[in-house]
Amino acid sequence: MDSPRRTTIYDVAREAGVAASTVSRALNNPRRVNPATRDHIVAVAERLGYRPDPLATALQSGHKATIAMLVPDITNPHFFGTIRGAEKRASEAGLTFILANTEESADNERNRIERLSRSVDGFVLAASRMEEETTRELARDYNLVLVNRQVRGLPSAVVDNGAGSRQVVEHLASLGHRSLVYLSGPHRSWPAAQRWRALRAAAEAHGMAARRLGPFPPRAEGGGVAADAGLGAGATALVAHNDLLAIGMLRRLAERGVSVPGQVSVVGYDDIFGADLCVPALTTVAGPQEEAGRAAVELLTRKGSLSRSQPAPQQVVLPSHLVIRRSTGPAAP
Amino acid sequence: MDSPRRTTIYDVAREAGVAASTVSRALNNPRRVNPATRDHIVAVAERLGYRPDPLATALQSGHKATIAMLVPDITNPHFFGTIRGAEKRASEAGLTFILANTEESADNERNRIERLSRSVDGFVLAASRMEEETTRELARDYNLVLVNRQVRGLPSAVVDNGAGSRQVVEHLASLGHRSLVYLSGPHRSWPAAQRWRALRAAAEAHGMAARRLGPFPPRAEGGGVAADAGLGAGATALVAHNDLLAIGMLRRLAERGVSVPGQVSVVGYDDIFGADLCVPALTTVAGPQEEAGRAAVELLTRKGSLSRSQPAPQQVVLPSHLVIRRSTGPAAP
DNA sequence: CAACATTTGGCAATCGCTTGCCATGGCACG
DNA sequence: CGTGCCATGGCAAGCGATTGCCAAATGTTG
Repeated sequence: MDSPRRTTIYDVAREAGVAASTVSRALNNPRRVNPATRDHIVAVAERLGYRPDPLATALQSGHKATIAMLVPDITNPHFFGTIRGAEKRASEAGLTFILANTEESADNERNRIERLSRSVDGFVLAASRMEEETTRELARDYNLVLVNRQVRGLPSAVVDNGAGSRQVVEHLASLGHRSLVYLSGPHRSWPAAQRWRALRAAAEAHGMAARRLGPFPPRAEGGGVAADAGLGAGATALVAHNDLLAIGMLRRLAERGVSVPGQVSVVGYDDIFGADLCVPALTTVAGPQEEAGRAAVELLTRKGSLSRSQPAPQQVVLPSHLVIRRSTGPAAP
Repeated sequence: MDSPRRTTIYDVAREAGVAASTVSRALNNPRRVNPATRDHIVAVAERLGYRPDPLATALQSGHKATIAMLVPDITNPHFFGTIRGAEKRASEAGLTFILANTEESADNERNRIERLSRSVDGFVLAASRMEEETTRELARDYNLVLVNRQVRGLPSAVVDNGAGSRQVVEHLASLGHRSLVYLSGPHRSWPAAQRWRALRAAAEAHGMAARRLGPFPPRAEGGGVAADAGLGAGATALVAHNDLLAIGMLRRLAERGVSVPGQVSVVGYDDIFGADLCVPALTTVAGPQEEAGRAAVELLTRKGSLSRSQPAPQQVVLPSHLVIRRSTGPAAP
């Protein structure tokens, strides 16, 4: 900053009557220096209010004590939990936390990574939009951990929508629904694929018909078209790619005078803030997003320290579950 | 990161047949070097994929190209807009954006500032919880810009809830309300004070009675007590410190079978995501939060460059306005 | 008490870049 | 043709830490 001048390791050294190197050791590698001198140095450092300069440290040692998280859209409430979890864990680990918005663009993502690479120890990529191949390639040069996306060979923390999706189907089946429509998210969305896979499999197992429509923009604005499309498909149950889309659909359905859940049931994913506020309150698949954020940072830090001894990257999978609210009900006859 | 070795300014220098200093100048201070050499150097740098190391640059020049934003509670949707605005502007200005959660604690805030001070050019403090005096003190050593808080002598960007608050009163008065209760936010909250001041003044001007209750935790969980307290005070209009609190109150009122807006009207502040989803949709004071975030970063960057010539710190004030939805209606007789 | 091992602390190089100062060369001018 | 000025580029000194290597001091052992 612009303050007069911060106290450096040299100030401490002079004041303590030792060499700078000794100060450095006393602080970082305490057993390398005599307890008496160490205590003295620590005391002096304390008194002078010495704080190591992270930049200088990083420049020399390569250890930046900083990580960056890249998010496709900070605005999307879906990411809040993950961001929060990651920030928290980072802060606990004494890491500086950089947040960057990539605006849903793989190019942006890549650029940000390259731009930031010198400043951080690693990246948490939330719902990355990049191609698998590109990701893998970048992972050779940089420390990457994925959240809510899996790529073979790369560490990741994901919420498994499989369990939740199966519960969706069971729930719907038990209410007498014979068919469902999945209103899909972005074409290249990993969770979208995962969700559809699970839904279809479960539906088949329950003798239910399942169709996929879309892709739709995973925002409330996409709900209009999605609702109309879903209605057109003639299903009694509409499963939206995420809550935002579901909420948009709810609006559209209300506009069209279609009763939910009387005529049609609606399900979302993510259990975002607001999912229980809308009318009717949304039945949705919830997952421990915050936990996923934490886990990702955890993986990142762990990775750094054991890089040699641990060739197999970790893949953390966290379970999801269905939260039943008012937007689902018995199938219309 | 851990890649083999990045190309440095020396690599470029050697390859281009000039001194490192010339490369540096060619890139940062183009007019200081002959156009021909410059072009050549730039070309070589390009070819070698040279990227300056931000850490080394910062260490030497003191220019970190990084700012940090401190937020009391990342989880609170109220801040999303501000965060987004700030991040966006920072990114546009080529600044790295650090986000830190201070968990509603002034001590945390202070510590974070001190911890990060060496790594950043300045701080954006959103809804700071620190005492005026402490803040001013810190501002002597560090570059600070406040958001949604004003402290004399410090630059800030705030959403003026005055206009919105007056509109609230006018709106309620026109619906026949003769009294209102303000369910206050945290004791030391600057917006809380500001809101109450404006409400009271406007109420007086309209011959309306106004009382303040609280403080209440500015979260949905606080809504229960707040609603009960408000009801107990016997007012026909409840103005909550923010939407979260208002939503919590709505829930409690529904629980108690109190009709909104039939028996009592409810107003919030911030127009957060979800305010239009709840039942009844919330009448609330909206402000350009994203704009405030942008403005704050703007002030921060501007400040740096003109530090000498501009002694008077800027205070940006952005207007708010009332958004009328369903939670307000004619006063019960 | 000599010979050797172990601590302990200092010197100096280094990380990658910026920048003050100086040396050089070309040019215009008197 | 001599002088002075300006444009241009290089040298080298930092910025604030870490760390390999070495020297001195201390302790251990036969």
